Amino acid sequence: MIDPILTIEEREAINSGRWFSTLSPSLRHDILRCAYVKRFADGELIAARGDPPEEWIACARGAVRVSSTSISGKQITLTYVEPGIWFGDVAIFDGDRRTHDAYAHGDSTILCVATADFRKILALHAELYEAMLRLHARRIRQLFGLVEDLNTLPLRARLAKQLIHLVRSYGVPSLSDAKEVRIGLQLAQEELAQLLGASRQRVNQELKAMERDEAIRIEPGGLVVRNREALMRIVESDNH
Amino acid sequence: MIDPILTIEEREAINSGRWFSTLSPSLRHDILRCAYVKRFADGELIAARGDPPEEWIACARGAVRVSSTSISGKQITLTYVEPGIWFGDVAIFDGDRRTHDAYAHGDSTILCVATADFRKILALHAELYEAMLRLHARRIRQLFGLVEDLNTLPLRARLAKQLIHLVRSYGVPSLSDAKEVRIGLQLAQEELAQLLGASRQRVNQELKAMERDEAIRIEPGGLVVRNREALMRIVESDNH
DNA sequence: GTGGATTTGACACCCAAGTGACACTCACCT
DNA sequence: AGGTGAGTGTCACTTGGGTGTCAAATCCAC
Repeated sequence: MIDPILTIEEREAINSGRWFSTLSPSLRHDILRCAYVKRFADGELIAARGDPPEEWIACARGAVRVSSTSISGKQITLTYVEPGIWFGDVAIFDGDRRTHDAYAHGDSTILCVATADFRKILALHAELYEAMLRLHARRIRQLFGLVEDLNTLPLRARLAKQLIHLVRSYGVPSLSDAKEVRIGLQLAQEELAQLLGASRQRVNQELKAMERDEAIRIEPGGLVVRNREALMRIVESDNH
Repeated sequence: MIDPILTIEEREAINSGRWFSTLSPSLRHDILRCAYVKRFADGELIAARGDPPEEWIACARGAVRVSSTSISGKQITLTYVEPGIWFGDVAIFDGDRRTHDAYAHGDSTILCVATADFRKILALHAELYEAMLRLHARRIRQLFGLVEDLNTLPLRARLAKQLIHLVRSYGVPSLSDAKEVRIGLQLAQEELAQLLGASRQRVNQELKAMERDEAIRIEPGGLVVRNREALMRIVESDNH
């Protein structure tokens, strides 16, 4: 939380964000003008469920784990926020408390806009209204999909889907073989399990099965997807 | 789909909707001015997944079942839309296709606003932007909750929660006993099961158990909740 | 009414997934 | 070096929930 200035890479990540990059230059400028930087070490708490919503946040480096602990003490993770993605707006709009805890996953940098500033920008740019609605619509769509998957797909298929998603968001070309893609996000199997709402053992078993089928490779320091098509076939075949 | 005018009750349902009633009179007036009425018989298809989004819709009488069929052919229901509630906006905002099928559950009346008119109203009333964002935020929150429940709660608890929800939305005081509340929405156990993403048999088993515990009563023509607290205790106790 | 369709209640049986336990590997630390 | 602790790979065991089936109850239409 020291250096108040974004590095070149961080700035680049923000500017090339899938959503942010669709905004007009003047709007982007106004947002960045009010934004301030915070840096967190691995595992640090960024915001807690139940907090009043103080700010609108984007990930600039690292990743933010969005999770919650159910009454029974079981941790479940909703998603990992990648660089360039904004979040934390829901609580701002309905005025209620934060829905989830947010932790830094690996050393991370985030960009914040105070709620008051956010509202000011909103009043200035009708464009932002449209953009926020688009953002929400996409999120609702994703959540619909997630609910459907949870209800219909077996763990195997959901895991395959999640891996495909991780490759899209965090994939980096493998050093050893151009055909293969390494998942840049360092996830312990336990964390993967929480992301799927399943047990660590079960996830391990399915990963091993996928490794035997030569769809993926399990390496210390990350998963490598060897055959994306094979994963897609698992998703398809499992719902007949 | 004959009478283009809302009945008194239908108009009353729309005007007292939890969200709609928070809008300013002039905005409400402008919305209703562009809206047209459609009537459907039980089971008729109102809109299908994959359709381009033609209109923004409110339920005025009866109920709208929002569901989808997974590739495997399994039907799952996301929710039943009660009178006074608006839906179908997601596809309008992100310009993509409809996410779900919508069927009339019982003879139903809906109110529609064409997409073009909706956009016109939006341009006229900045207030509607705020209100839509609030609506979306609430929906996202609900979906978060649903995902969490799906991941952590056993069927018993989810069923109890759903019953509590149905009582809130459709509860009518029982004729026989003032303490008891009948669920006004006619749901076959099969439909209830689809709403929970479970099998009909399992739901029946849990309902019977709840009846033995004197939390509910199963009557031809609807469920009766005898003891709301008992249901809440089931929800609580099941996640220890 | 009678006869068929739908809904409900209750089985037995099977499979997916959670739990607990334990050994094995590293990396890291004094 | 040995010690510690996190992450991993695999068991055996239990349980929640799905599937198939069938009979009883209910609803309707003729």
